[in-house]
Amino acid sequence: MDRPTLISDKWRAGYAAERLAEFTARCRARGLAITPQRVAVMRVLVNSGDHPRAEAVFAKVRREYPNISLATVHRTLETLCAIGEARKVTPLHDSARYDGNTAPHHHVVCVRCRKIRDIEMPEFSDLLHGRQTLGGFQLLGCSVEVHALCRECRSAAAKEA
Amino acid sequence: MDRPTLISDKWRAGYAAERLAEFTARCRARGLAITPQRVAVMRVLVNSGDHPRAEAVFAKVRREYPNISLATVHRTLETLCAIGEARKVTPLHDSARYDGNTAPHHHVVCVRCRKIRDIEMPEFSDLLHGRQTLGGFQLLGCSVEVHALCRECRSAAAKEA
DNA sequence: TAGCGGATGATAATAATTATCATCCACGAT
DNA sequence: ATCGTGGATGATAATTATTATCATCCGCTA
Repeated sequence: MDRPTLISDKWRAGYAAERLAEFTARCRARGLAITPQRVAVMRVLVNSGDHPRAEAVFAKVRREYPNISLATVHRTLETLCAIGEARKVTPLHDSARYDGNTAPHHHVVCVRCRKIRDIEMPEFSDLLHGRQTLGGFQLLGCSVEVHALCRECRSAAAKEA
Repeated sequence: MDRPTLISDKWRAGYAAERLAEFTARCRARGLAITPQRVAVMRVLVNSGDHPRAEAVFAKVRREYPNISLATVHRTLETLCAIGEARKVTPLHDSARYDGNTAPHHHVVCVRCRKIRDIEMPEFSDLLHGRQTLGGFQLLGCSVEVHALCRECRSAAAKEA
């Protein structure tokens, strides 16, 4: 049914071990200091089967480094995203965005400037209508959000690099 | 190219007019008072081509009702969502969620409890790999977020109703 | 038209995140 | 191995988004 669509924990565990082994090397290559706090945050994140918020990472890292600051966890997570070692699941966490269009449709979101556009993409619906569930989730009333880069941000990002 | 995937503004305009005409009737049917503020928020939202945050709706409504409170706008938008006259584009706006898995994959999100699961769904990638852009958005590095209801929340929601 | 109950406006409270800044420590040079 | 420096951290304040509180107001039914 929907087993095969779930990414197995077994696979994640192996993946985590591999990622951690390379982490210090990657930091060094990017000129980032290897601090115990940074490594701890990375380890906790990469070992998480769920998709934790800063607070949750903080709680776990704290068990090993009782003096770590929540601000450091926030900073570190953002750093990890910036260097490509992690990513935010959603770029739209800052403030709620509302849509008056209740007809079924989907969205593309620019991960940089957070612009949103409605899209007509029957392919998604076709794809999903074929299934009742997805990883145990009931697909009734689902909507798809595609994360991408808008035209402006694409050129802007190119200039930065 | 990607024109056909965009929902046209022309269509939206017609849709907005239709929605507004039925709004008061729907409020009445649900036992909600028809206040000028409520109608104004609904009108601004449904006329918005973009996907505004509360602050943006507030700014527009304020031009007509200078005394309206930002809290009222927040409340009204949530009410509209609750009765199905609008929806939040993302259910994950409250706090940022991080993912240590940088391998390309997608997510299902429970719109009720905000649980997130990684999903392996090559169909999405196949669908998107065929296109370079989507509504002017560059699809490199995109990720898909499917909004749905998890098993627990589905039964919980069923009880409520 | 009266009056009840929901809706609103003003404001305080809460939650998440970011900014500030003094201290600290990882790391390359010595 | 030691030193000096710049980035990293911890403590804290500030900001931003949102929700709660509560007295007043007004849409709606009788």
